[in-house]
Amino acid sequence: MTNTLKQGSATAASRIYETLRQDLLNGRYRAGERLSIALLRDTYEVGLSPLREALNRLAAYGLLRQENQRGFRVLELSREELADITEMRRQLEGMALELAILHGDEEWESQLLAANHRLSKANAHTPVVEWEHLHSRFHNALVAPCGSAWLLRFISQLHDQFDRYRRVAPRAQELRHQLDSQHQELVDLALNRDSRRARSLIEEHITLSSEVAMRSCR
Amino acid sequence: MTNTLKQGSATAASRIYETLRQDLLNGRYRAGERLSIALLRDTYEVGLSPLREALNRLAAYGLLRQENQRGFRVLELSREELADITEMRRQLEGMALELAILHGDEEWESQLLAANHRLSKANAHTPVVEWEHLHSRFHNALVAPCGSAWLLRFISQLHDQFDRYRRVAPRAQELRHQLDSQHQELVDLALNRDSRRARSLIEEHITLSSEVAMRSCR
DNA sequence: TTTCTAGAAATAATCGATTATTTGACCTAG
DNA sequence: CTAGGTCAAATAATCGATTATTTCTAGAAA
Repeated sequence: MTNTLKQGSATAASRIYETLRQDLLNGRYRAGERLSIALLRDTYEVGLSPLREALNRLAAYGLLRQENQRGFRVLELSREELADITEMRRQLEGMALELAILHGDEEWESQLLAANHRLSKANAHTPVVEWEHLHSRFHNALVAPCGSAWLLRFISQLHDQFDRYRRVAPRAQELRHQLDSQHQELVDLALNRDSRRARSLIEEHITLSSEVAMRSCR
Repeated sequence: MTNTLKQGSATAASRIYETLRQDLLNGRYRAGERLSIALLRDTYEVGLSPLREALNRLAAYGLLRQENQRGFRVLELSREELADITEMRRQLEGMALELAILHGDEEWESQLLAANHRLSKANAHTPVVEWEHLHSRFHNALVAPCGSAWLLRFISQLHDQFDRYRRVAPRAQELRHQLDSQHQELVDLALNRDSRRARSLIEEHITLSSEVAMRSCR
C-alpha cells in the first residue's frame, strides 16, 4: 500500500517511509537490530519528525517493532514465522487467483502476459532489486482483478514480509529455473481459466520458494 | 494489535492512538470527515508530535486515509467495502475456526466458555461500548489458538473495520437474539470439535451481522 | 565475586516555533 | 457572467531545542 505517491509532491515523511521500507526489505539492517533514531536521521539526512512518523507507519505495517520508550527494532526472522507467512500466502493468493480467473477480462490477460514477458527477460545480470520488482509486479498482475481490495492489501503485506526472508536466501540456480517455469505455467493456466490447477500450482510455487528461504533461515 | 500497552508506561503517542482508535470505531467522527490536526490537539489536549505519530499509525492500520499535504480523513463507508470486509471475515474467520478446533486445548475450552458466559450476561442495559468489547473478546477467544499470528492479526484488523459499520446500524432486537443464540451454538460445535458445522455457522453468523449493517449503509 | 545502587551518559519522546503548502476569497480580463 | 490569477488566511509539515526515560558505569556492601 504505497498510498503516498499518488499526490504530486511527496512529503519528507512519505519519502523516508518508502526509502526505509526498501532498505528493510533489502536487508540493509540486521534482523532484531535496534534502529537508533539519531543515527537514522544522520544517515538519511532528514528531520526527526518526518523520520519518527515514517517509523510509526512501518511499525503499524509490521516491518518494525515499536517498544514504548525504547524506540524501534527490526523484526526477527524465524522458521515459525516464515511457515506462518508461507501458509497465509498459500491460502490468500490461492483464493485471490481463483477469483481473478473468474473476474479477469482481456485487459488482465494482456497485463499478465506483459508482466510475465518482462520478468522472463530478466537474466543473471539483472540486479536483485530489479528482479524482485518485476517478480512482485508479476504476482500482483496475477491476482489484481480478484475484486477484493482487502485481499490484495493483505497479500502485498505478506509479500513484503516474505521478501525479507527471500533476501537472506542464496540464489539457487536450479530452483530458480523451476520457479521461473512455474510463472509461465501459471500464465497458461490463467489464460485457460483453469482455476483448480492454477490454484494448486500457485500453492506449490509459494511452498517451493519458501523452502529455498527456509534452508538459510537460522 | 494493541501492541503498545504491554510495557508499563504508555507514551503519549500510544495513549492518543488508542483513544483515537476507539473514537473512530465508535463513530465519533463522520465518515469522510477531515480531521483537523490543530482541533484534535485541542480536543485531546496532547502535543502535535505524539498526535501526528498516532495519526500516521492509524492511517497505516487502515482506519484513516492520509493525503500528502492535506492531512488525514476518516474513511468513507460503502456497501462495496462492507461486502468486501464481510467476505474476507467469512473466509479468514472460517479458516481460523477450523484451525482453532484442531489445535485448541482444554484451556481454550475454558476461556471460550468464560467469554461466552460474560457476553451472554450482557443485556439491554449494557452500554454498547461494553457489549462490543465482550463480543470482540468472544470472537477472539474462538479463534485464538488457530496457530497463525498473521491470520489473527488480519482478523482483528477486519473486525475493527467491521465495527465502524456495525456502529451505524440500529440495534435490531429480533436479529440480536438470533445472533446471540449463534454464539451459544458456536461454543457447542467448537467443544464437540465439529469443525465443518462450526465453519458453516460462523460464516452464516458473519453474513447475518453484515446484513444488519448493510440495511442502514447509505 | 556478586549484587545493588547512585549518578552520568545516551537516547527516545515531546514541545513550541517556524516553514511550506493548500484553500478560498476577491479581482480582473475575456 | 466565467475563467483564470493573485494574495491572504488556514492548516499541514517540519525543525531545533527541551524534557523524560532508559542504559551504562563505577563504586560500595554483602
